Amino acid sequence: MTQEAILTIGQVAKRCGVNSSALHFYEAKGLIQSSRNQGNQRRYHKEVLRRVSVIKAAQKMGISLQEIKLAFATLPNNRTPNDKDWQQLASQWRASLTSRIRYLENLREQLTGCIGCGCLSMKACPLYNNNDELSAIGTGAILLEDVK
Amino acid sequence: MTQEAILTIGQVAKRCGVNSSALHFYEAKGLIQSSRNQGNQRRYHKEVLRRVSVIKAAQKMGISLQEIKLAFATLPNNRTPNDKDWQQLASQWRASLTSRIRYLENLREQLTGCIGCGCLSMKACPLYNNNDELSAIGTGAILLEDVK
DNA sequence: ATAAAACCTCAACTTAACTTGAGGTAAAGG
DNA sequence: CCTTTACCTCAAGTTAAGTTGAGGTTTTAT
Repeated sequence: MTQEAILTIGQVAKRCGVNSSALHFYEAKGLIQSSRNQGNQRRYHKEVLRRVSVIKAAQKMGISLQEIKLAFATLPNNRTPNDKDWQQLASQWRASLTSRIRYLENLREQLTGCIGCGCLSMKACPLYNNNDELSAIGTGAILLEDVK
Repeated sequence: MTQEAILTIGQVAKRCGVNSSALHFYEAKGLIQSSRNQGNQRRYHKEVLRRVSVIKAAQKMGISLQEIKLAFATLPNNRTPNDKDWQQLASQWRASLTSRIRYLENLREQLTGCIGCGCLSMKACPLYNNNDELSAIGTGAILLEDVK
């Protein structure tokens, strides 16, 4: 009885503030699902509204669609996810958000102490040689020697 | 006398931890400069090492090449930038970093209070309806009504 | 019964930030 | 001198996250 898929793509798009093309795209990527009516048009269960909204919220946090897809994969597929299911996603993302924030705070601190003081030394500036704790953004080791 | 351009592209690449192709790219984008030797090979002044390092540091902060280019444009072009010049860049970026951090902290807070509590309401969740204060990441207004 | 609005598919285009490759020249080492 | 290794240019490919457009069908409204 929770199985009625009633929304058209236009309705979902409007209510979520995205284009229909984005919904096609999300579906192609396996992030959302739809069924079809007689005339081959997509029909969505209202659950998709929450999914799309969560996608948008996650993107604001800097989470990629790939990661969102992985997170969605942890949701139950035999039933519509409930509040508790979504809470679990949320707590994962809160943690990732926290480490992202910590990473940036770190950078800022170094920027303050390092470029800020004018050192910007090619030799030992932690901003350059820093081994990232957030691998997703990291670029790897660098070798800088003192110049001239 | 500060005008000797002595480094080869390979040397710069190795010392900065980037590929030669990236240096070509930065040059094409107008972020760095080079002169040429007899045989048309690039030769770099050592100042480029600082520039490339600053590019990398800025990128870690989430600053785009376009923005970096704009920032570099504020550096003096009649002389090699000095510590004070770089400090000014640093303080701009520190500010932008701070607002980026604040934005994420805000999101986290809402995530904690909102998805975290399991509400995730299509109706009033600030995470969805939020007007971003950081336009660069924003996606605009959304209209969500209560479903069902 | 139409005309207009909404959909459909599939391919190609967009931006960012580079990388890869092809075809050819220059510099360095033995 | 000759062979690597390093460079050069220019075009095309890569990933992310979609958008745009062409050509054609369905729905909806009049």
